[in-house]
Amino acid sequence: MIDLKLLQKDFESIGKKLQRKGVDIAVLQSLKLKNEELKKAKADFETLQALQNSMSKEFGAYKREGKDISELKQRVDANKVLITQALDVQRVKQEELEKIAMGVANIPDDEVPDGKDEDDNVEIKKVLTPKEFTYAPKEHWELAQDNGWIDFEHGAKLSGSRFSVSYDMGAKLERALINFMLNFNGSRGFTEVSVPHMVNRTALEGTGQLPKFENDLYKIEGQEMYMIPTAEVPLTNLFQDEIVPYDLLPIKMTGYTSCYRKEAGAAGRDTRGMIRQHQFHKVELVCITKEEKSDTVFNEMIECASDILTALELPHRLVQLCAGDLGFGAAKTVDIEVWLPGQNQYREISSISNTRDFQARRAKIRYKDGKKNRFVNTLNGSSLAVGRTLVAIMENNQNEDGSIDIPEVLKPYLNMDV
RNA sequence: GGACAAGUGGGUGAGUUGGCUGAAACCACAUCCCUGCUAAGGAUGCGUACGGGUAACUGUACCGAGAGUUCGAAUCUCUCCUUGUCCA
Repeated sequence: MIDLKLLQKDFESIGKKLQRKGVDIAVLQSLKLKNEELKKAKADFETLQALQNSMSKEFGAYKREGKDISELKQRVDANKVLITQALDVQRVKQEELEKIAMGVANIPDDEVPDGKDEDDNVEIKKVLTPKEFTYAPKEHWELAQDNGWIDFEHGAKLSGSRFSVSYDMGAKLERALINFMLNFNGSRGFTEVSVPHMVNRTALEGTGQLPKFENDLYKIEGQEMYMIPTAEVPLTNLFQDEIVPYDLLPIKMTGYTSCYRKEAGAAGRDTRGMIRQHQFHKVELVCITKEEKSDTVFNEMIECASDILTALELPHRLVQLCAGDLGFGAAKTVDIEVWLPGQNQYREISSISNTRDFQARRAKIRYKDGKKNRFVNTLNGSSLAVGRTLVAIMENNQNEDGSIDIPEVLKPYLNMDV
């Protein structure tokens, strides 16, 4: 959530920054106004309540001394009516404010380039050179089906479009990749955590998926429970409403979960293959840190994800997202895009974001800095999306006869000779 | 699924004939003092959020969550959640 004090103080500059992300300045103005109204309403209520409290104290004293309380009771009753009204006003203002505030995106960092959409993103660097093919490389769905690894028809039969079934080496590779990634992350100091795949509403509000993106989530019928769209949600909310011990920071976690997304806004995109599925495996990184350390941690995460791709010998590039392409909660994001020769383009395989204190503010995650409690910075990123990694392996490691070479680093995980 | 019990500050844990308890005590922690020898003694401070004030300080709210009774609730009532024990 946006810092309302900051908004109050630096309205001009915050407004400018958020406009880069496409936030309407009128929304911010109404937010500021509501905030002022709420403060006034609170002050009114508290004054009345203070009076009530002191009269109640008197009441006790009167009774002890055996004095007559009828006159006092009249005053108290009269005041009570006013309090009820004031409380109602305050409650309404509070709700109105929250409704607006929860829908305002995070402020982008100054270093984030201007831009409207993904076309304005800036390439930072390329890692590894794509290999030249002497024939037209196939797309992954063809390779997957030819090798009997992945079956889209039976995925559709069981669950509909955007689902698939993996067999044999396809299934084993998924498992190998998950293990490899978790171990790799572990070697970089990330603690492995296994979390629930269903979470409550509060958790999703904490990380910013709700209330704005309800349509993207699978909800459990009749319950305030949702399937997680990413492990970021449970991993980050582990610390919701807690004051994290100073010595524990930075907390670096990695976890594997399936992710469940409706992909509501992506109708017609990537309808073939396993680039965009309703359910997919992902190994995630989440870090909780002090603000001063958050850029360092951010770079460690990027490096970690990139190094996994390098270890798998997959060409990729790092891309800095422009302001307009940033996610709702992100102050800064670097995407990692892997080369897909079948598609002849780089495609996102990881997205690493620093949300600064945006999520921490919503989820109330703090640490004690001397006497003061301060909000932590939270960061998240994939390392990596497993399905897309498998796609990249298939497309990059394909041979002319349609066979696919297994990356050396995965062989131990598949009981293969190295 | 049924029965009973419990849910308090960083931790342990008082407080349940409603007011003097935002909360004893102990531990942990911080600062200071004493002393000097492997371990110990003393003092003070020490929950969170929001608001007012340059500040000292001060107002409001919070004792699992929500609602109710009352002038006033951690303490009474109801609902829910969680945990523990026992039964099926």
